[in-house]
Amino acid sequence: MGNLYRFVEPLILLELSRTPGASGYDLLERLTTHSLTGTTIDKAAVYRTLCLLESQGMAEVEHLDSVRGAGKKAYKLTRQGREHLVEWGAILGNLAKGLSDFSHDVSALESDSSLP
Amino acid sequence: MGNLYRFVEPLILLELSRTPGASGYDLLERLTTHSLTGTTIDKAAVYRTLCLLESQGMAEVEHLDSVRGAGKKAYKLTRQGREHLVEWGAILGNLAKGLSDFSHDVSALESDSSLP
DNA sequence: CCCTTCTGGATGTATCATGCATCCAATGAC
DNA sequence: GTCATTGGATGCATGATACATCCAGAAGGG
Repeated sequence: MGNLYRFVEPLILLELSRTPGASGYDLLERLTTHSLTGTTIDKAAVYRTLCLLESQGMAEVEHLDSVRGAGKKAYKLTRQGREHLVEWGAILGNLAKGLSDFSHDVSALESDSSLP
Repeated sequence: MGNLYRFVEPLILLELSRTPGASGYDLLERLTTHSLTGTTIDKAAVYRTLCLLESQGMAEVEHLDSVRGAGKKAYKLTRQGREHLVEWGAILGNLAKGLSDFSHDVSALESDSSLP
């Protein structure tokens, strides 16, 4: 049951929308607490998602000569990225409704007779 | 965005809990409308999930000599299966809450300034 | 009897998202 | 020079799914 979809893309889009100019590293820190599924989000997933978003025109990158470490990248959402986030908002809103119903249905069964 | 988790296992557990003795074919019919993600559920996913549930002791099978067609199978949840369904109920209830918050956060951004 | 269609069910293979481990580059501390 | 730290990327395996295909038995038409 630990195999749920982790919603990495929508979470990143939201975080980028809130803090434009964030790097992968920055996002990683913020998303530890943010995960929808109660688990943490993998380093690799974050970096790969950022690359993907860029290649799809959802995000733009700027190379920063950081004080420390290698070439840090600052990401910003494009208009397309913001639109995509809004789509995600709608989709996940619907999913939330469905899951909530599901959960209530299960609870109803429990309080019935059937369960231990 | 069509790549969400489809929640096949929990949906099947719930349906089996409601209609004990259902077959894969029966479930397929019911789950077309039931899907949480708005898409339909694949034949293959249903049959494979049923096999899995059986192999894990979540469901028991009885072979039926159906009037028509090949060996139909009637599935029933075991106690363990019912317990597993309850776990899913809790997990998906939490996820629903998180997704709902996410969706509201996105709506809040929209009504702000940032969006088109 | 042969052919088609329908009820069920199962399998093959590709893809996507992820987990875990590992690796690379630059930099400042020592 | 050596080493830990900041950032980032890659290799490989796995789980869940989509899509197509296949198999077996039963009815029905011809």
